[in-house]
This record gives sequence, C-alpha cells and structure tokens, in this order.
Amino acid sequence: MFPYPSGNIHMGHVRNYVIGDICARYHKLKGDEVIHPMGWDAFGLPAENAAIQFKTHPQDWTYQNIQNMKEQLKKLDLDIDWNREIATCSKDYYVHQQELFIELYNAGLAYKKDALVNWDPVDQTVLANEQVIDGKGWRTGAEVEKKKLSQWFFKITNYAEELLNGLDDLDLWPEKVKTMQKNWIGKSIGAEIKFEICENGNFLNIYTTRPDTIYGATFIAVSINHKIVSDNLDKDVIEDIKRNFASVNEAKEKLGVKLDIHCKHPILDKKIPVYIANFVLDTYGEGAIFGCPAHDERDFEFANKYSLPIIKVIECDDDELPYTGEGKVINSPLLNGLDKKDAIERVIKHFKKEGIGDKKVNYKLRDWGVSRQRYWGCPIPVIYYEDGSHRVLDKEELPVLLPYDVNLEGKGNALLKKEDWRKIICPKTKKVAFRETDTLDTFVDSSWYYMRFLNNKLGKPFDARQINELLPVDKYIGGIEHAILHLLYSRFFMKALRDIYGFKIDEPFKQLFTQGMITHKTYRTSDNQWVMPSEVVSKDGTLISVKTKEKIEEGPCEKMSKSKKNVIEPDEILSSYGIDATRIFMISDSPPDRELEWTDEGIQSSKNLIHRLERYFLRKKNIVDNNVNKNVEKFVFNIEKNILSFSLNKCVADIYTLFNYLEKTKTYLHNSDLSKKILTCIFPILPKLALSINKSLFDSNEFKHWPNVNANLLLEDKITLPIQIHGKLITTIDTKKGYSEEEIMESICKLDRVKNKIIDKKITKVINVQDKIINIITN
RNA sequence: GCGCCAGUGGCGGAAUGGUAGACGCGCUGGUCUUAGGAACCAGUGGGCAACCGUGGGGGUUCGAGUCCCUCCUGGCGCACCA
Repeated sequence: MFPYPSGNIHMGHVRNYVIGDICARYHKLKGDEVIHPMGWDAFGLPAENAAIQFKTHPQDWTYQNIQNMKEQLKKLDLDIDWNREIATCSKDYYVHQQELFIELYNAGLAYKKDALVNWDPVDQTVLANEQVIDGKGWRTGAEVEKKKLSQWFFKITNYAEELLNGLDDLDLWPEKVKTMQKNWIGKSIGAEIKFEICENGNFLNIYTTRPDTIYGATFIAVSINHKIVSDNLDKDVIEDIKRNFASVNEAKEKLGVKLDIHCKHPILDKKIPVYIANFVLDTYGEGAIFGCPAHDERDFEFANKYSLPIIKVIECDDDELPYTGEGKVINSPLLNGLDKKDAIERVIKHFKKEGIGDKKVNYKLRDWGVSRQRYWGCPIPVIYYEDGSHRVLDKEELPVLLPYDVNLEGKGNALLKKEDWRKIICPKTKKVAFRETDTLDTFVDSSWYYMRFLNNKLGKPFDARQINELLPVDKYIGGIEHAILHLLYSRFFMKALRDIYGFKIDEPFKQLFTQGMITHKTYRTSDNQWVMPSEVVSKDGTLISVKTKEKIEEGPCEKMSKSKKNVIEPDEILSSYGIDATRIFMISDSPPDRELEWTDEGIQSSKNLIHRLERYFLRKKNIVDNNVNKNVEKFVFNIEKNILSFSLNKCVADIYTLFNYLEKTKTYLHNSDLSKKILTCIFPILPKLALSINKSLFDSNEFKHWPNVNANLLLEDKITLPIQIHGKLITTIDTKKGYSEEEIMESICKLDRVKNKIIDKKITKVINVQDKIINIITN
C-alpha cells in the first residue's frame, strides 16, 4: 500500500516495504516478471491543515514531503521501479480519475442526493465516518452535527452481494479481514411488511428478520428521521425530541414519543400504537420496526418503560423473557407448532398472498458518500446552472484543474471563495454556470492507483489489455487498519470498472498480507509527561531522564505513536546500525503479521549478525565437512519456503542455523560455489551485504538466478528414530531409513531403557510409522 | 452483547497428529583482548531423581501444543443492524 506523504517515513513504513522488497527481489531471482512500484496518496486534509498552520501551500507542503520521504525510502535499498511513481495530487493522475467519475456516472454508479452527513462546525466541513470518534471531530474535538447536504455518492450497494460472495474466493486473504468485510456488508434475510395506518390509509414499511413473531407485535417504532415524523409533527417539536434523544445517547436508555397515529396489525384485528424511538436507526432497513417485546431485548425494555403489552409467541418460560432463542411458535393461529424456519416461510407466504409483504434481503452497507467540502482533493467534474440544475461534464471537457492560487485563510472550502475559477460560461449552453466545489474523498484516489502503476504515463486512465494481463496484484502488503475502507472500496472499483471497461478481472488483490504494528515501551515522568526513549538512561537500576535527571516510570509496550513519544526514527537507526541490520531486524523477532517489539537488544543483535556474516566470508577457504552440500541445500530450500509463506522470521532462524553449523564444523566456504548459493539466498533480505561480499569474493555486481534445489541432497539416509511405549517417549535409536521392523525391534528390546520398561510384560502391538516413530504397546 | 484471533521457558517465538521449546534475546560460568554497541567456548523449561511439563477440565487416537466439546483469560473488530 502506498503511503500518505506526511513528512517522514516511520518504522511502520520500513517494515511494510522491507517485507515487500524481500518478496520482490526473490521473485526477480526466480525469473518472474515483477512490478514493484511506489506512489503517494497525496491528497487529503492534513496537507490543508498543515498549510494553514505553517503558512505554506498544500501542494508545496505535499511535494516537499514526497521528496523527503522518497530520499528516506531510497536509503532502505528498496528495489523499487521509480519510473512508475505516481502522486494522486498530480494532474497526471487526478485528471484520469475525473474520467472514471464520468464513466461511473454514465453507468448509473455515481449519483447525487440529499443526505445526512457528519458536519464539523469548527472546521466547517463534512467529515468521513472514520474521522468521527465518539461523536466528535478527530481534529477539532467538536461535537459533530448531522446536517442535510446534497452529496455525490457511488453506488457500492449495487455490488453488495458480489462483494460478499467474492470473499469466499479470496483464499489468500486473512480470515480476519474477510470477516470484517462480511460484517460491514451485513447481509440479512428477512421480510418487508406493509402496515396500514388507520388514520389515513397510507402504508408504513418495516423490515424484520423475525416475521415469525408477528403475532407478538404490540407497537411500531420509527426513527426520528423517518418521513412519517415530519409529516405529523412540527419542526420545533422534532428538534426538541432530537435534543432529548441526544442527551441519553451514551447511556443507551430507551426513549420514545408516542405519535397520534396507529397501525392495523397485518393479521389480527387490532390497532397498535406508533412511537418515535431513539434506538431505531434511520440508516438500516426502512428506519421502522415492529416491536415484539416478548422476543427482543430492546423491545422488551421499551415496552416495560411505556407499559406496552408483552405477548409471548415463542414457547419458553415466563422468567426467560425476553426470549430470543429458537422454539415452537405459540399464540399464533397461522403458525402454531412450527419452528422458526418454517414459521418464517409460512408467514411470508401469507403476506405475499395478501399483498402486504415479501421476503427481503437487507444490507448494512450504504452507498459511499464521496463529496468532501475541501480544497485539497480531486475536483468533481460537474457544473451547476443558475436554476439549480447540474451537468456532469463530458470527457472532452476535461481536465478540471485544481487552482493553485487560493485563499486558505479562514474557514470552509477555499474553492467556494475562488470566484474566477468557480464561475464559467458553459461551452454547451453558453449559460452561466458554477463548478462543483466539493472534491472527491481521498479513498477514491487509492481505489484504482494499482491500475495506474501498470502505465503511469498513458494518456487515458489505463490500458484494458494490460489490466487483463497483469492484474490482480499478486501480493498486496499493508496495515490491517485498511481492512474495510480502502480494501472494500478498491474491490468495488475493480468490479465497477470491470463492468464499464469489460475487464476480465474481478478482484484487485489476489493475496493480502497485513503486517503487524511496531511497538515500543513507553516512558513517563511522575507527573505523567511522556518521554522519548532516547532521553531515558538507566542509572543504578533506576531509569532517569538524561535532561532533567528526573525519575522515569517504564510503561507497557504500545504501538509507536508521536503522542506517546515512544517512536524510533528510521533515519537515526539507519545511521547508527546501517541498512542491513535495520532490514533484518524488521523481520527477526516476530512473524511479520504480528506485533514487533522494538528493543535495543534486538537491533544490536541484528547488527552483530551482519558483522558475523562479513567476518565469516573473509576466512580462508577450508571445506572439511562432507555434510556441507546437504546443509546448504536445506538452507536454500527453507529460505525459499519461508519467503513464500511470509514466515520471514524463520528465514532469519535459517541463516543462524546455517552459520552456526558452518562455524561449529569450522567449514569456511570463502569464494566457493556454495558461497555464491548462500549469498544469492540472503540477497533478497540483505541486498547491500550480499552485494558487497559478492563483489569482493567473485568480482560480480549481481545475482542472476535463484539456485535450484537438488531434492536428492535433501533426503536424509541416517535418522534418529524415537521409541515410545504407550505413546510416551522412552529413548531414541540411530538407524537408517528403510529399516525392517523385525530387525529394529530386536535391537530396541536390547536397549536398557526399553528393557526396564517391558520387563515381565508382553508386547501386544508395535506401531511402526516407517522412518518416523515406533510405539510399543504392552499388556 | 455479537463475531474473529490467540494463550507454549524469564522474554520474542519454532513444531505436515509422531523426539515440545528450532532460532534469537536475556541469564550463568569461563576464555581472549588493539577494552568493543565486541568476539569465542560451555550451559540454560521444572525436578536430586523417578518423572512432570504447551491456560483449566473432559473427549477422540497407538500417539494431541496441534482435532472435538466446554470453561477461563487476553487482544482485535463490530456494536441499539430489528
């Protein structure tokens, strides 16, 4: 995943890109065609905020950061093809994105509608859901308001079913990510039922997954934002109710307001009251439910509070109420005696016959709101006429360039104030028109960048032939924090563009690897001020601050973060430990998908290993051990296996194992062919070290091919066979593969440890797993 | 509350149902020295031993860290989703 150019690379980037680099270098040695690109997710709020804070321009700030971070990345010896570099804020990128927007619009996948959005009253902008934390703006801390605004949406819901089903085929994705996406899409199967409103004969739609409990329905509850509310109550009254609801949001206490209307029960001849309830979501289903207090916890709580009847319709004890489990239906003439599944089927059939309901599949997933009231983003290619109508531009009218010269002072979107940019004469109608001032969510930028990498200089977004040939991305590496947003949006884009451009590709990323975070101990003073690790020293067993000599408390290991000051700067590490030690430490202590704890001992021992390897190859050639070929062969085999399975921590163990063996047996390979093999295998992990040794031993500047593994050499002839009695290990015996059971049992029975165990016992059974283990069973 | 993942030495972690603890860190003892952010050698799950040991309890199996059931603990995600 490409980085956001925030200023400096951090250790998380280092780990991410080192893991990817090892894979890329390995596959190149295997002769595979490898595209290993890098780019910048360069639009977004932080640039604008920084620009205001430091009195610079978002573009200047961003490009300066890109330049800086590119230099830092280059120090990591990454085998990146910089010719493919893209920055999403460059017009060479976002202009093509405007074309995609037009295509999506023409395909009916982009549309405009009024919607309730998160509005930050301080920053005067809409915030994405993920930028709202506990109901407050992430940057301002201000209470976020719900505001109705006209917004652009992408119709991701059209693909809900396919996005869900497609997960089953992503067998190289972590289960966790797939589960998260599944939950986010949130498919449920239920029924939609029309309730007739007694007072006016209109209908109210509700969605339920439990139509089998319909006989237990004693009230209807709707969301405060439901249309029926504004039809029946004055604005001020609604505002009052909203305020009242907001006051108990945290406590989740059930609140309701009774409306002056009733619904007819769809089967029974009775009227049931309609409430506005604070626990009914306007964003799920129809924003309206029927309440069945006997078999739903929320309805039960609500019914008790407002003294509504509770009618039991699923068999259970009274003290079990609300009972939400399975059981036989009771008190329901049409459904009595049926189990849940049959009752649901039966009642839906009835509703269908009566024309008041049907089976309904519902998704939690909502359409993707892509409008942002911000300057630093991709302009949406739309214009508005003075009569309020709008027109999406034609491709020929592109590009809509983001103006550089804007006034970022003050609040709100700078584009709104940029009158000479906003106001145009529409070339088609010759009428006065105004450009759309909202820009696209940055997640749009990152939804298709992997396609642009295939040819970043093309005069159109991408070449369909190339997409078909090269996508999906074979290995995609990044943090799990993108599990839903970026990875779901990208999957949607792949499918939508497939349908528009006729690609044969359904999924953008074949294998997803989510690397773990890097953690570090935290330090704080007695008055709870965070302290940088580099400012802490140990003196006489206690930690003190270098600067103030204050006593320092050591806290738990946590994700590196600037706020807790427990960060290690890659630049400092690279200059004191070097690139090779830094790279190998990134994969040493933990499997790459788990947390890695940064420790001084860890990085130091990585550095020691690098020195050890350097020293080893300087030694005079001395090949004495006749197992050396076999051990090198095993090494090649294991490294390859472990790179392919992302078990990179085991690659490090493989290196130690090999060199422990070589040094133990005093086998020095110097410039032998075996050295070349070994160096080729460590090259993907430690390119600088491998190249420098390669230069001095072989006067060569490259590694050409990954060594072929000679499977015959891997076969062990001699084995140490474990001997068990009743499944417990007793001893081992050295033998050769292919021993005969009869002969070996004879020797085994002579072994003291075995003899003592089976003395005055009879062997009733011998389980011989040939060449693996022998288990002796006695009476 | 729902879902997912994970519990193995002092620590990070290895183990296609077949010798638990590879490899590293740390620690102990020793060697060497142009005193280093070294290097080298030996040792390092517990127990004097028989033996005991992979969160607890059951089960399947000749054999379980691994499979099944159940409980406990921790982490992550979602969360009034009807």
